[in-house]
Amino acid sequence: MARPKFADRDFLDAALAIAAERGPLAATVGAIAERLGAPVGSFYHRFPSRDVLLGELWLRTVLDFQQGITAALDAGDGLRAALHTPQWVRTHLDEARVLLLYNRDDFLQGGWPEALRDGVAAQTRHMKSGFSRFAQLVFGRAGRDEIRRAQFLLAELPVGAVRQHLQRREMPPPIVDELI
Amino acid sequence: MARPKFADRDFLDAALAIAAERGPLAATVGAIAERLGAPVGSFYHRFPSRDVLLGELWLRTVLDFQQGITAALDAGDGLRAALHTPQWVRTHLDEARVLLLYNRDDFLQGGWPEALRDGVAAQTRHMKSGFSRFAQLVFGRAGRDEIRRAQFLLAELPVGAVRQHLQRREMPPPIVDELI
DNA sequence: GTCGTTGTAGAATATATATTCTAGAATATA
DNA sequence: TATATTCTAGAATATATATTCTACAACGAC
Repeated sequence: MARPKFADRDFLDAALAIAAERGPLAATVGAIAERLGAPVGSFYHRFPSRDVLLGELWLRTVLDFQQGITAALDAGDGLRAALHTPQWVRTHLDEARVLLLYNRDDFLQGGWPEALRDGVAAQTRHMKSGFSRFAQLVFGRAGRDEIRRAQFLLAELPVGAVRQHLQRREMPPPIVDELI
Repeated sequence: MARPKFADRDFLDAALAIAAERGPLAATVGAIAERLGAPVGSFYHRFPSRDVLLGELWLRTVLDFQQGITAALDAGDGLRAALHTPQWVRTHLDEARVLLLYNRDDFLQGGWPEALRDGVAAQTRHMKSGFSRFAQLVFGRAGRDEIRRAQFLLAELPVGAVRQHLQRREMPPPIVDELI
């Protein structure tokens, strides 16, 4: 082995910083490498393509975000689940911008990198079952509509409340929690 | 004069269709011209740059969308203002995808085209004053927090309720109205 | 009919960006 | 120490895309 100067993580972090600042579009291979002081060759030594890097960035961010929500749901605490969004946003401004202001398709031109597909699917199932449990708890049943309602309250509404602040690169003020 | 085969509008419409289908990124000058069967020369005969086209597309869409909201607010009908979002989305699926799924920055690399700036500013003022009036009506006063609350109820929340359906290219079901 | 204007038509050009390729340095292991 | 391996390093290449340029066609005014 030679002495590695750059780790996978370094490239991911650099890409995150750039994407949060100027959008995922600006996270070009050149820009990432430059920010790190690395040659592009090193980039391609670690990632087979830009798409895979962006896919991994998206995945690691989504998992980190949703983990807090599922944890609260597993504990049966709906309010905490809903308030997790503004709180996570406050401690992860860059990640939040990247995750909540853009679409998957802005990152992944093609489909998911094979390697990541399973992780995402599992997490999605976990979320869904959390919504389902919440619906049962609060509405007495967990039909199609009740689950939809749970998802709205626990995920879509909090994200909506937070979005305009993200767009302005501001930390969501306390009133956001109150709204939720 | 010669006989024009393509109007400004044709290019805007083609760009809209492509952007709704595959994202604003895919609305390249080449793609737009091809969809229309027009040569790129004709495009540049009508628009000074791709940015201006996308800016105009965004603006015309935003104005169309917000008009319904401000109309309802001017009539003092908050519920109608909030429900305007799902209804407009249903009748303008393409426009809605373009407007609500992406950020301004995805369209406009640089700033606003000069020509459009005034129109946007006026519309923004109109919206703000509508929120303010609504806050006064419902909360008894129109301070910072009440206005923020009005904006949340009338704009952010409905958009949140509708977003996942847009991502799936589906029409928002009736339950969305109920949620709102 | 001739001429100028407005557009069509699409080739040529410039630039940005992803990706590949070649060279060489550092380290572990034998 | 010799060698294979893992990286750094950055030049070379391929491709996509915006933009410009040149040629020509249709129509109205004269």
